[in-house]
Amino acid sequence: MNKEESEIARKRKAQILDAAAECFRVRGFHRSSMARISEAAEMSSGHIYHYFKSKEDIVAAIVERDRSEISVLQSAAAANPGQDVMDLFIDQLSHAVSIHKDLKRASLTIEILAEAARNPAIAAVVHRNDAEFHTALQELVGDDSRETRSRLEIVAALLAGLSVRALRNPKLEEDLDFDMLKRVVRFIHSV
Amino acid sequence: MNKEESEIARKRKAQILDAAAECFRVRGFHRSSMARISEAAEMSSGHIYHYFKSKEDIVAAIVERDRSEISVLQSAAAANPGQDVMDLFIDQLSHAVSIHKDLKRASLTIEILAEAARNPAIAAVVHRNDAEFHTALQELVGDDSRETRSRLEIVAALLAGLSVRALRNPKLEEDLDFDMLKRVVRFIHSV
Amino acid sequence: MNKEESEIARKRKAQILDAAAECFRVRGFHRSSMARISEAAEMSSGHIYHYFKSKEDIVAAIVERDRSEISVLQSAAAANPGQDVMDLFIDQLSHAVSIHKDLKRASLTIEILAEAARNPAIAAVVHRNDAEFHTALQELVGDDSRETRSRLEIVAALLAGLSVRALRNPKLEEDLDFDMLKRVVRFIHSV
Amino acid sequence: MNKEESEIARKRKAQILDAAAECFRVRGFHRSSMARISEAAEMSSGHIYHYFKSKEDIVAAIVERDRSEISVLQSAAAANPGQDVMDLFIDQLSHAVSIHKDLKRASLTIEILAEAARNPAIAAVVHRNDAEFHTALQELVGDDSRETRSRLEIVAALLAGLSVRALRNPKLEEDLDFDMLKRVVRFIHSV
DNA sequence: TATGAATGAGTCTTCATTCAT
DNA sequence: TATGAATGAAGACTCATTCAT
Repeated sequence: MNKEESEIARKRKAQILDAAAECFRVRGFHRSSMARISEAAEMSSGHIYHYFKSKEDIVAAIVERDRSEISVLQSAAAANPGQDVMDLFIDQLSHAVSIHKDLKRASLTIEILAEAARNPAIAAVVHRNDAEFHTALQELVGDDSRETRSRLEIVAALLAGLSVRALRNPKLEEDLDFDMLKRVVRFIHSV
Repeated sequence: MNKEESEIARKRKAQILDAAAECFRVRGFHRSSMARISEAAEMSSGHIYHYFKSKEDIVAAIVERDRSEISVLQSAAAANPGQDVMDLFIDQLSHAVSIHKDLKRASLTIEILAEAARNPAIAAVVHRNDAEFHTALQELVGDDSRETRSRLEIVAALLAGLSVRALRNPKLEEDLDFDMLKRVVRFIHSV
Repeated sequence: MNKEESEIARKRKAQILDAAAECFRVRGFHRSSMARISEAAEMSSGHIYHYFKSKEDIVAAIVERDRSEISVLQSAAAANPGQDVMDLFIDQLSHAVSIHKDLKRASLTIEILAEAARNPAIAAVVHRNDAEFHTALQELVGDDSRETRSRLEIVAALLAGLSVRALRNPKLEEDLDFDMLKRVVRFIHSV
Repeated sequence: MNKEESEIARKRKAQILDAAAECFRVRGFHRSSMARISEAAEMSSGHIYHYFKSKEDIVAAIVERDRSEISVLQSAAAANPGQDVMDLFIDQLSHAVSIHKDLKRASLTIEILAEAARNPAIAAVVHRNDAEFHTALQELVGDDSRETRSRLEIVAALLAGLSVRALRNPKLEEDLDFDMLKRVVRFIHSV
């Protein structure tokens, strides 16, 4: 029975987080009222408080859930043992780039970042997520030298920067030459 | 007389914008109440509405004012006629990088971007600023080929991405190798 | 269960409308703050917004509710089939007159009218109420000739005018001869 | 010099009262800000306070100025000595009726009445105006019997009621038969 | 006489959160 | 587990009024 409740609980939590994430994406945290979130989650606002103790808690949970996807790279690495991880990454670059350029994703990412910039609790989750991501990457690469860390930072900046550019320049798509970008990433790998 | 009034108005507006920008930097738009802003501006909240018709108007004015600084590059180009602008830029890269890594600046930038993602009025100002910046750059470079535009986008993404990385990774400073970054920018120039 | 909720809602709405009407009567719309209304309604101001989406909405609801009472006449007509409705009306004239002379009622009526003169939403409700009232009257009278409509208008003007006179002349009571008024109404009936 | 100032003062006061009356007509007292009135009066808001000590003072002055027009009747009586004043009045009834049906005039009248209903200072002016008007009428009629007073009250109610009807029934024009109204007034005279 | 900068109390409204059921 | 009634603090904004110039 305990388990059944847990099932429902997990389902309800996901329901809430999905609804809240969508609200936050569209309107931002501060313009997304609990009333609206509860409506989107098809659940009374009061009931949301059975699963999350505050609105901030929901934000934190969404940030927690919203880790960068590293699993694709991990399975690619498992399928191609011995091959350079960076090469595998470059093979999938097109995918990563299109994800980062996506305005919907960028909106939520930037919103989370803006919140992290003022809210220590959220900042903590963001920092932890980032640290875990980098740890996983370094394990994959099998190297933790300053050089490797710097390379990863530069590539990460480049990708994150695409989200910023997408929001700032509506014509990014036609201005950006993907092949040039690929050559740059390859250069970062070899530098 | 008309001019003197204008002087006062200009002074008061600047007073308000400075105070508001500082508030927004520290707390973000939505947590900065007009009461707090008016306190910071040393002016009654009612009086602020003589100069700005709404809080959103203040945000827009700050975004408007917060254009990227291209003048440094412009004067450098004027002082070194004939020299490649990208080389001049690379000479000043250290400055640009430290600006973008600065957490205070990054916070306001991201806050503005988050607002632009939901608020069409703010988005319009952001887009216009970006377009003007790029126009100025292209005039400086004297070239508007797809290649040049793409190069500018990639460099812009890299720099903007540093702000994101600074917010996500508190240890960015020690992880990032500035010389490597410089080599990458140089490569982008030559690619 | 749905019905019970409706019961509460209806009760609360009535509570709000009663309190608001009393406030409006005493102080007028613009001097009756939501804070005061909520106090009179023994309910938090925030809660009022669960039932009415704005202050104007409350005003509209009060106007809606404040239709002229025609039911007395209707039941009298039902009880005296075949008798001339105007005669029945004249029998009850004393009642109608004292209602219209009542300063409290007159105050709210005039307040509503003043609001209707500026506010199209309120004007619409007022016009609709009046149209419905006249339709009901005409059905009762069983006649919709120009003559009948004119007679009704003149009687209506006379009664409404008593409210105005009551507000303008504090001594109306002693100046007005009710029997003379009755003869006038009878004349209007026969003219 | 004192006299010249007085001239200017009188002119400025009229300027203010005209502007304010128009504002009040269109928007009502409470929605007409001093800023708007000063704009309409082509004068700074601060300067208005040289002539009126408060907004309420302006309202009172407008009410004061807005007495019913009895002069037409007075000059008609002077030109036709010996003739029954009520007959003269009936000759001019069409004029009086169209004035009272006029929506613009009705709006301001009702607004003033609504204000008088809450505001003792305004009520006092309204009552005084009405008393003076009736005194003048009685002098004209040369009779102050209860009967005459009652007749005057009933006619006054009828006319005032037309303003109310005009606001309530947009089709008053086509519903009301002026000749019937005239017969009624004549009856009131003879009753 | 004339301006309009400046104030700050007061307004309507929103919203996260609690709690009885 | 689930509802939604209820609260009240906080927010943006307005406005009559004052005052230095």
